[in-house]
Amino acid sequence: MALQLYNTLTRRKEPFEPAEPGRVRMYDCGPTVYSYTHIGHLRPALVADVLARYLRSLGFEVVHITNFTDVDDRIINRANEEGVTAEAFANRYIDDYLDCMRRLGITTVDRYVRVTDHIADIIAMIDRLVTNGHAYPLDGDVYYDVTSKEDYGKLAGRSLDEMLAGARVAVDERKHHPMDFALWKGVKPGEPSWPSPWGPGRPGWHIECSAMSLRYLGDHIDIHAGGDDLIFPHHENEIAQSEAFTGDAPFVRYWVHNGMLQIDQTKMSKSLGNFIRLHELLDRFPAPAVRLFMLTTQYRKPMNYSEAAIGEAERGWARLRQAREHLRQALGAPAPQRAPVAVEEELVDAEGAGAAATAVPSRRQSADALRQAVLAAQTAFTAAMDDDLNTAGALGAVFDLVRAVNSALAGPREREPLAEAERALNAMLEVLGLAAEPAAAAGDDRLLEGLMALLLDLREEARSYRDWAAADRIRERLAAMGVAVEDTAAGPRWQLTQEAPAPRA
RNA sequence: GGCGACGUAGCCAAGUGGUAAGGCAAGGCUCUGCAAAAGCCUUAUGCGGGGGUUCGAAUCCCCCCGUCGCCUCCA
Repeated sequence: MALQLYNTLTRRKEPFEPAEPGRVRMYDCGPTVYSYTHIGHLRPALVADVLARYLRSLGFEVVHITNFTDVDDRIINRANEEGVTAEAFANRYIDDYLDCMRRLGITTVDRYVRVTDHIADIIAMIDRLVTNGHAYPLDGDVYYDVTSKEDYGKLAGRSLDEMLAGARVAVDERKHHPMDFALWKGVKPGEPSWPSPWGPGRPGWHIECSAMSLRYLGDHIDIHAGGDDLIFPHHENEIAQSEAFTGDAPFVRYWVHNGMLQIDQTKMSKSLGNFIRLHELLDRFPAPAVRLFMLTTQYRKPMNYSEAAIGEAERGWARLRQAREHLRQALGAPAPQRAPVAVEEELVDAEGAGAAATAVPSRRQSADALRQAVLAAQTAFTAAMDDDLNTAGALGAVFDLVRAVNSALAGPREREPLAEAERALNAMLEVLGLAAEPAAAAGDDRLLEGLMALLLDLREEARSYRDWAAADRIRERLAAMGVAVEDTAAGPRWQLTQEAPAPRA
């Protein structure tokens, strides 16, 4: 079975097939940059990132565009309050956003585009909509005429009449239809503006995403993603104006919307003071743990943020990275081959002898079990991801594989199955964006490696004299410095307990 | 009020007709000088509540309860 995506437009899961075979064009709505990046911004960015990663792993070429809406009433008002330009104001939050994305390993975006760099595209688009009879100028503004096409409301699943019935805001009487929305807003005092055929002004909300996606991705895009709070009016309006512009539906083949993030069961909002800045979160938790947390819920479901939940994710991440690191060490070092194979084989055959818990599987059994687990995990992982990007289910497969790897690592080892398991595990983690090099893979730090080898040698010597006080002191001091030492049957091993510092570029 | 989504163990969360994945937490055991890590076992006759369809329902239908989102510009 191939990838299926839930399409908001049809309200069904549909087999995914891009318009052009092998090539996927996707656009996701980034933030309006009027404040610091918060964890609510992360979900759509992460969903798009994982989707792009998965598509690439399936062999698709993916062109992925994300936008910044950097001109908007909130931006203008706040910039004016601070006495800075809207541009400088927006830049501050764009930088914050990009830095968060970098830390989180959101790497699939080919190009971030901003509205103020595309005013000419926007004006050209509005101009044609006016010419086509889909929009009309009005006192320096330009409005889109929602009655100019029959299918307005198809994404939201509501007719114009139904929308009017639910209207909770006073209607601007000048407009042809109450639902008509602004494509262009005439300038008001204190606002940035650009010249246009309708006088100086700025783009309305909605038109920018259409203009920029048409510019970079053409008349038809395969996937358009965003939060489900954008379904109406933002995406509805994008469809209307884009299809009115090109005269060639569908503008978007698959509309992908993620559920909202809540904080402790309530809506995240400034007034409630439960706004969590992504930067602060990333200072307190490892970025992969944050990613893992977000991926434990299927993207369309609403999800709840809580300290407890992200703490659990942090421990889950520790399990993943340790398995990965132990696997790496096992494959990097010569496999311990102490016990003769024959002895191990005998242990298995001794069916009635001893408790089951102490029975050691043969090397052959262990290898077969691991191979089987790898295949099962790959199958389950793909099935889950194919089913509308079910990352929660996919993580179940990952953890199943981790358990199998840990078991294999504890018993007699055979190199090739372990290497297969490592490849499979890394491939899955790569799709989920959790494959960043573990901190302990500090192979490039020769001095650290050398010092640790020395310390562990000394400690082993102390242990051989049964000088536990000395051995424990070394271990405790290292622990305090962020180096965990563990004694295993194959000798001591160590790793850093904190994430590696960002590599110096 | 209208439209939509969601409600599965102590917590998080998969599972859309065939008898409840996975993670975290907790308890027991194994390994260990101790510890850590890991492995094994235990923890939902039960899937918000109530009806119904069916040989069989967390999954389908109806009603109810609860939570959340959206309901033009002004945001």
